[in-house]
Amino acid sequence: MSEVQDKREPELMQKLVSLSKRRGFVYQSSEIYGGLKSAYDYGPMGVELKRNLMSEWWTAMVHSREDVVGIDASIIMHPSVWKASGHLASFSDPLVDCKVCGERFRADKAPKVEAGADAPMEFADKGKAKDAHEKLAKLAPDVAFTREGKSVMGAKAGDRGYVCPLCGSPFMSEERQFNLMFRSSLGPVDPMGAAAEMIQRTLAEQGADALKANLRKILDEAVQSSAVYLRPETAQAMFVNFLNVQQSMSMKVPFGIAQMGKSFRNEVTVEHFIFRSCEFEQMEMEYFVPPGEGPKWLEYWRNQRLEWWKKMGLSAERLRLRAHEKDELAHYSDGTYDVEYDFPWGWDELEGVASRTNYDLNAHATASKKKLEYFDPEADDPATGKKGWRYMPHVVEPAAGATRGVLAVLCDAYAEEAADAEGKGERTVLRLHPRLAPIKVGILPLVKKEGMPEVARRIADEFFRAGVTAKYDEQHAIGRRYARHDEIGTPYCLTVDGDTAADDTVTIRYRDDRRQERIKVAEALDVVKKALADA
RNA sequence: GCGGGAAUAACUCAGUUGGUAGAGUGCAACCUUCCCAAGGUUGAAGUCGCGGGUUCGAGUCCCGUUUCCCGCUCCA
Repeated sequence: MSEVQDKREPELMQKLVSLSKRRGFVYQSSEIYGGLKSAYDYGPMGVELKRNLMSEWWTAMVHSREDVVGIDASIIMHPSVWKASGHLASFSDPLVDCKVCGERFRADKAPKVEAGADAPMEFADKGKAKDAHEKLAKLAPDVAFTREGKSVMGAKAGDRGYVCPLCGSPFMSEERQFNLMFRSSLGPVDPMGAAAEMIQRTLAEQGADALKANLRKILDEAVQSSAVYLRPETAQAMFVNFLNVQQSMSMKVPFGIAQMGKSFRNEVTVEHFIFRSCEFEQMEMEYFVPPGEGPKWLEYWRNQRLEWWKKMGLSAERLRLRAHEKDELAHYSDGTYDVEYDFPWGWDELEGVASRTNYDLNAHATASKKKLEYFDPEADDPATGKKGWRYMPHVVEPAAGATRGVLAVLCDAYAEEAADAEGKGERTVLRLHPRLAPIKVGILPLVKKEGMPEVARRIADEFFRAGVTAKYDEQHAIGRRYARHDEIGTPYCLTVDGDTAADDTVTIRYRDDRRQERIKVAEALDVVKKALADA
């Protein structure tokens, strides 16, 4: 069986979840209270893995380049940021689902029809009309519907005063407020107190009917005055800090601002373990370029990012770039590529590399009335042909999911090896990139006597002092200890044996092929450091 | 949001027509062991997801609920 087929096993996710818990990578949040939906905690191994991945990103995107600098912005930002970016509007409009054709739409944008008026329905073809007719018979058994070609007649508009924009049906779900952003309130005063007060006052001054009619509005107003939102993406902090960063660091376009951190979205559906959760971690970079250079940099960054994921050890054949179709593009983008990974459930997004034009800077410039522009004294202004060009940069954004990255890395690293002809060597191994591995070195006395533990502990101390994650381990037989380290992805094990006392050497054992070499104790730290650097 | 399945020890699971809670692995201690989950002895560990109900008695039957998985739908 090939490895590819191994990983296609439907149980892979279950095995990963089980291993994650058993070996301290990921636990369900608040497990002793029955768990919290879609919230996960990173255990001692998981936190190392995630930090290593994010640290590799930071190194590649910030430290190793002079055109990108980092920031670490507040998760809570001024509510106007989300108003300007469009998140507040699109995240809070009341949505309804048509019960006939399944279309989901904004109630305020739907065609208005007076209550009681005829509501003829029209479908794409006769077959769809027939399906709809059958569905309608169940939805409203006491109405006599008639079908004519692609149309179904007989329905009357209801009290809502609108019909489905797609098929014209008046049958739809309740209006639902989709709050995709997490709302909270800033300040120690409970906004519910203000709400209660306003309700009491309206009741006293205007009576019960007025209160009933305006209840929702009153509540909204009371909450809105102190409302703040947890960021649904880290990107906006980089747009609103564009001038701060550009001026304080004297950055010249093209340049980028990078940020890693948590974001929050009330996803409609959460799924696939840590893949899509309401609280997640992003690694985003906004790269500011002159107008017209978006396509060039989009191509540059999508290739850079694909290569980076490969460097992190993900199999090349499980990675691909996919261009967004025109109708798939977000409102702010004129071109987007997804870096996709072939997860156990199929291809899915790891990172989006989007050309965001000047949409965001423009939106914030308009809303804040600040000039979010860049002046290039060297370039010629294309409009006048004169030296000196002031413009609003365009942006190319590689936005990666750190949490998704961890899952991809785990999926790709997981392998089960069958026993050999002698029935030995069966194991589960995480073939993590050595720099991502939570523990770099296992330090093991072959047996727990003859001074071996003492020597091994001295070697371990040396690694601790050097800041290389190491684990001293004397429990159980040597084979089990190797197996345990294989399961958490430890790339190297140093074993003190009977020869160590005589010639100051230990064996170094490699995780992937179980190969062993003898090396000098004095050189062990350097050997491991070099292996990590070269990996 | 809809439909289906599941939840018993840290993990994987068994538990018969309702009658005192089980195994393997792992974990801990000791012995043995000079290299790939070796062997032996001993031990700890479970309000059977949670809450109700039926019953003399519920892991088992019924209702509710939470969480996870699969499919659909939806979102970015």
